[in-house]
Amino acid sequence: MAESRRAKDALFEAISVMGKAFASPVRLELLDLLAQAPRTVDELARASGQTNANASQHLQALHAAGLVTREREGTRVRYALAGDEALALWLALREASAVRLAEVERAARDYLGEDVEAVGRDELVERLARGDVVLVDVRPAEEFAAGHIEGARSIPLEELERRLAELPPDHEVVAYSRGPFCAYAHDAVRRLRAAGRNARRLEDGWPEWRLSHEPARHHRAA
Amino acid sequence: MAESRRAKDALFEAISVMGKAFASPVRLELLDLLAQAPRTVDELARASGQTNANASQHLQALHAAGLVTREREGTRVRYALAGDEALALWLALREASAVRLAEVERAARDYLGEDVEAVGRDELVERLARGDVVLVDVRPAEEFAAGHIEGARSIPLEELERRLAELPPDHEVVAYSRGPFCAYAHDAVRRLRAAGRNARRLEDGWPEWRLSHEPARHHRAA
DNA sequence: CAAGCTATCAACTGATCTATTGAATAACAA
DNA sequence: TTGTTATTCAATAGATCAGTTGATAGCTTG
Repeated sequence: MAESRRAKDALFEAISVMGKAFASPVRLELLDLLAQAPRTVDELARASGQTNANASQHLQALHAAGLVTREREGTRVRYALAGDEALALWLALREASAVRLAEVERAARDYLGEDVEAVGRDELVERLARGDVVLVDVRPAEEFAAGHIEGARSIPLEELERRLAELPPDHEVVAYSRGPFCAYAHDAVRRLRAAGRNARRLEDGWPEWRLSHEPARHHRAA
Repeated sequence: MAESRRAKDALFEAISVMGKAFASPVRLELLDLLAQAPRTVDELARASGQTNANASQHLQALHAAGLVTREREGTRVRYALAGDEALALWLALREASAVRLAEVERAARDYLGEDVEAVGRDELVERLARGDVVLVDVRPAEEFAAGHIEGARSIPLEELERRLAELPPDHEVVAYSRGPFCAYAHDAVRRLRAAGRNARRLEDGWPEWRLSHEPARHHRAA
């Protein structure tokens, strides 16, 4: 009986190793970045505003927790999410926290600014089939290269105004980015509307799309 | 830009409040117990081998993280999982850790003892429809009362040998319990086989079954 | 209201976690 | 080889967390 208690404790102890990985906001941001595309330590540190040493340490913690894989590429090291379980877990945590914690909702609104109208996945699929809309991926080009929704064209946010002419004026534009909490898509829609276009954002982003088995193309990062 | 960084930090900070809840083995065990049925602080403390004060503190942490609800019942307080998101999250963490962390797999084998043959959900549904098997819920009676697979009969593990006569000898017996890491079902199958019965365990338990929308009945705990 | 039980609070100790700093290592190129 | 860059290591100080203990508050019952 005491034996059984010890074995059970060991089991929960082992599971908590992965649980601890989700206890730091810095690690969550790293996971969120990796959900888009594999990246090197340096890129991750820059994108998350951390020192290289600190990012490296957190990445090692994520690695020990089995959530990321590590691959040497010459002088640099590229980290990537470890399988769909890791992605699913991060998305589930984000979703649950948005539903159950008012503070998350508030912080999200604060970060995203005024809400813009969204399109559901099903509606998008249907209208894409009809050739009714233009789908635009407004993430950085490398993330598009690492994987994107089939039929989307890549126009990174900072090139949006410059490349407006590429978008047929008689079609509605649907913009998507990293996920429901990514400011890029919101921003893109606001700017498209300011330019007189009819635009909405996809309700969530590339990782959610990929995970729900929608048709998608996979490339290696450039 | 600095403004945006601050807002983004606040967002990840808020999400990490929920993430921190998964960082302690004690809290994970409490979540696992609550996945079966709502319980009072005292029951949870006893079942997890913690002092009341410590269990109470961890439950408050889970409450602050939005993972459990709290309800006063006279002199006691009953905690319950907060919605399916909390359950889904715990199951996803357990699943991911079992897949990605060798140590979890090892600890699980150690706790469960020799592996016993399992039946998948689909096969069980099919054979239940044919009336081909007897489905037995070997969890404590209160957990059965709080919810169980439709068509199952409740025979708590410690009454198993005493009530063997209730099981038709010409049918295969399928036992299920709290989940894939619960020793009850394993133990039950081993004991049934020792008694000369043809028995297997369901590959996972009641919470997984309920979450995957299989037919189920819901009662309040006794 | 007094007794008895359940749950929570408050304070404290030891342990663990985080971010920073500066040094060390690994791969590569000249 | 030497220099260069990316990553990791080691040491540290401050912050946060975990579990214990003893006291307190809330509800129910006599």
